[in-house]
Amino acid sequence: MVQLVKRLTAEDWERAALDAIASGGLAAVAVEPLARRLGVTKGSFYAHFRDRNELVDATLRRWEEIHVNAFVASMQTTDEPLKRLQALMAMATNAARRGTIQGRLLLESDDPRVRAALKRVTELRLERLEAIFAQLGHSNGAAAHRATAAYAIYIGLLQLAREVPERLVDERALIDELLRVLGQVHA
Amino acid sequence: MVQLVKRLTAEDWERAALDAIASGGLAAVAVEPLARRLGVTKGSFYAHFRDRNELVDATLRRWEEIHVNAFVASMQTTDEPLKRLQALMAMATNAARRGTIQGRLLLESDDPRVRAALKRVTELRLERLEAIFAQLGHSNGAAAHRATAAYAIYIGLLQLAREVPERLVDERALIDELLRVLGQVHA
DNA sequence: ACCTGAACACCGTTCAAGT
DNA sequence: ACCTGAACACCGTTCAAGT
Repeated sequence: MVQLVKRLTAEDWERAALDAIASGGLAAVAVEPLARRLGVTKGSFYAHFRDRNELVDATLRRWEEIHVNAFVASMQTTDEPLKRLQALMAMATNAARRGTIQGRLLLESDDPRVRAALKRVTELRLERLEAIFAQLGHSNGAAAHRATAAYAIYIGLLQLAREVPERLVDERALIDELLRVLGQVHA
Repeated sequence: MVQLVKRLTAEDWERAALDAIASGGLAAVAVEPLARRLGVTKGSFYAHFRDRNELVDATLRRWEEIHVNAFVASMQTTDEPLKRLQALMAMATNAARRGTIQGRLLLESDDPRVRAALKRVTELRLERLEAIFAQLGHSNGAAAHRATAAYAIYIGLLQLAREVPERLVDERALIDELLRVLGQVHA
């Protein structure tokens, strides 16, 4: 017989929470509204999670998995270091425009749970960037500096694309120039 | 006669709200907790403001005034362009560490009211930065790019100082190198 | 195991009534 | 003008009871 009364799983709640973050940030991960959206009463939520905090944790872990995988994949499309940097920078402004979960989470990073998830993602990216700059001929110390600089630019562009989008119309030229400057073997 | 029953003004509420933002972000601007802190009942709040939103607006306007003034003052301590850049970058990491209101607001910039206040502050800073790069001998277009780049780095460092503070132990060397690179007359 | 429905605490907002 | 105290709506959490 077909089961007309659909029963939910923890994963259903996490998926709904991810949607909520994308459109309304962490604050939108609210038990009662999610319950309404899922067609159940809020009481049933506590059959899956101890409290709202546990849902937030589980949802962030889910995002982290998805996100790290996507990043690694996009890096593997080319071996040329400069093209890899270009792809990374392009991701920044696109992410801001599309209003992705990552963009949201950056803005929620005063939350220790969010910061922990972002930190792991950031460290992975910094390692990759360092490798790229080493490939470009930089010494160890210089590669670390350039990697940090490049990632700071990435984060900053994400922010500026929201704040002053007009400034970034010339974005491609801006990024090209930055990469030329950062890519130079210097001392 | 001494007035033992202190009556509050709108400004008292705004000051308390600024303190709340510094320690707990926008979410901490909550009528009932503020009322408790001020020693009145929450009902009296509505004698000063129409609603919580109006308090947030007034508080952000107050911050903007204070903040723009501080920035302009710090820029006027020296005429040397490179030293001005250095001062700006040092502000970024210090701001993150001290947990200033600005650091908080950057993280709340998905709120349209916050974005409007930040946008005005950002535009003023970008203008100043452009002037500095022009002074360093860059053409108009290049100066605009470098200004945007420098400000992106500023914002990015603010974020990274929270996320991966260990990476910024070598901060002075990092900033110096960045400024050397960005300051170069190039093409 | 998952769900409902009622309960209570907390904060935003309103309002009648006090000074 | 500013304040109190009670009321109501909304969301987090608990719990007894249902399937």
